Amino acid sequence: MVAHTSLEGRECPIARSLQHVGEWWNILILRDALAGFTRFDELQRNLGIAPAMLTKRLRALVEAGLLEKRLYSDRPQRFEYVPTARGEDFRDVLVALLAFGNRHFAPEGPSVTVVDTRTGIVADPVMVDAASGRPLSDPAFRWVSGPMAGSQTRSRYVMGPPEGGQRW
Amino acid sequence: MVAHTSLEGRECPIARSLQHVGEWWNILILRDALAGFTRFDELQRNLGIAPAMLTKRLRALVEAGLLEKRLYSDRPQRFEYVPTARGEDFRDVLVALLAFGNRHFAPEGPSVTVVDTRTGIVADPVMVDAASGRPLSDPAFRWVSGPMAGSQTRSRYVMGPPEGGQRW
DNA sequence: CAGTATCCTGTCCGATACTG
DNA sequence: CAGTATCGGACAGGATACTG
Repeated sequence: MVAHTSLEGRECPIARSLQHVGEWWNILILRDALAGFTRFDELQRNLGIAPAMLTKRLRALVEAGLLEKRLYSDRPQRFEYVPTARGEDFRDVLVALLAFGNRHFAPEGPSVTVVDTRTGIVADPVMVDAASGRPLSDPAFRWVSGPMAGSQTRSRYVMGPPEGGQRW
Repeated sequence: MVAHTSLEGRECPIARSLQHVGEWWNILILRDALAGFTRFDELQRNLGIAPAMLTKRLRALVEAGLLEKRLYSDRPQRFEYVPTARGEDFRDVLVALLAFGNRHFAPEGPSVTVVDTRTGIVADPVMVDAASGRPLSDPAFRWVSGPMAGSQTRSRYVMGPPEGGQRW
């Protein structure tokens, strides 16, 4: 949520994302949900989160369309919170955070890794351009802003604020 | 920082990352710093952040080793905050958030994109395994935890809490 | 089991004013 | 220009008790 803060009204897609997952509990909840923990008590125990807080965060994630509240038992009424397609799509962000944490904040070595279950080989996560396969860390890649930055002409490098001081 | 919260003491690399970049201001500051805005007033104007808050966040980012406070003028004393190698390495997370935001929270279309400056072509960011080039969204890839998850044997899928209820 | 209700503390964060 | 000092409000988040 973080709707009360100055995150609101920004155009930058990063800021837009942060409006929904800018609170760290939400990220940890999504991590668990994507790992298969979808029930209230699983999440609560696994995360060590206070129930009231969990309720609140789950509601926000459902509202944001990242989780779906689904009935899995009629009597008694029981719900589970499963990732939507949008929630699934958040996986890349999680993996990026995972790789970053492993590289820089894991003195005793990686505690969680991404593994190919067929080969058993540990993956080495990198962001690339899907079309060319080239890593986006290549300095040739830049962030470009402007109206409909999707067009291939008339784009402007983000080496200065978009509109003369305007916020992204 | 977020050091006072229950983020502390977790082993999960995602949680570890969040300890340092879990606050959304930090992420936006890194975004700007990586885009070339390294001076206090650039950041302040560009972000619309209160000066005291900016000071605090910059200090945290420097302490976390993501930014380096560097003297660029002697008289008067002036500092700039440039991304360290570790800060550079955060780029993938930013790009993941950017792509996610563009895909799901940009009703009017992408406002910022990653572009190959040589070809002018807009990149399509995906997380892949560097070795094989395969997208990590492939269901064959799973998150694995355990002591030194880097080893290729004796790993356990994270389909249950690591140590019987223990937090990640 | 899956929450709701309530209280309390810390601090995020904005606003404003001031300094070399 | 690059910050520091201070104030106040809003809420994140923990703890605990209670309900069907």
